[in-house]
Amino acid sequence: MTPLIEPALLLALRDGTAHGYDLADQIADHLGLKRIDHGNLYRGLRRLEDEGIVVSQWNDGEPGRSKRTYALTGAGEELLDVWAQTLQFTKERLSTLLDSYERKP
Amino acid sequence: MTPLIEPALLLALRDGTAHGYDLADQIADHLGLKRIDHGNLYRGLRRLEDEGIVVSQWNDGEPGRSKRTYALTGAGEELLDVWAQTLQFTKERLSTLLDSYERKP
DNA sequence: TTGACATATGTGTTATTTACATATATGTTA
DNA sequence: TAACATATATGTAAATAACACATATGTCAA
Repeated sequence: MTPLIEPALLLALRDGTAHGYDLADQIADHLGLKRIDHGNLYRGLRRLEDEGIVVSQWNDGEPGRSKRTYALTGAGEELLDVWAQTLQFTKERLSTLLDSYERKP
Repeated sequence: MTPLIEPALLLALRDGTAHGYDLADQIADHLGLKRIDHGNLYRGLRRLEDEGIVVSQWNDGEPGRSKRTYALTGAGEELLDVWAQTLQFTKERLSTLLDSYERKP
């Protein structure tokens, strides 16, 4: 159960650029997971780039395995705002469910 | 985004038996949705019955379209308890995300 | 200098879930 | 009688998530 990866990713990027592998760690930390699926993350990043939510740039010239550095676009920041509302609503629904659960009949 | 249907369903059944169509309304109310997909709900109920989480009984003899009345089993109540913990964890993760969102850099 | 492991980015494939459409039968009401 | 609500269900396509694998570089210890 983790459809929270997208907002966690947008949040991480709002606080600074990062590359995919970094994001995987940050997201896992933030969501309290051991690790998240790398394959799906990279595909997700490609999709977000197609949609104009993020932009990427290859770190050429630097030594080591070449990395793709991602950054949020304006549309990405707007999407994060929408996500925040969604998460807020969801949190309230969870509270309602948990309240019902607590007051047993 | 509604993987909350199962716990909402279990909660509804904890507070009394009901048939599928009823459950659809109760769950939608509880989750603040207009309506939930009936096809998937009935398939879900069948699956839960296979797993021993709920039991059903046809209301024969009574007039009108025949209904299947569902009730929670002991295993169902235990599953609800597990769900409550999961929802609590998820709520905390949402809070963490929302807190990060609020404290903008 | 080789072997193991971490970093880093990806593709392929399967399984699961969700969404949308359709079918059937009965009851109610304009 | 036509439209709409109740009630249960199947069929199928689309979207997600899970799991496995491939490739390339860097580091560090035996």
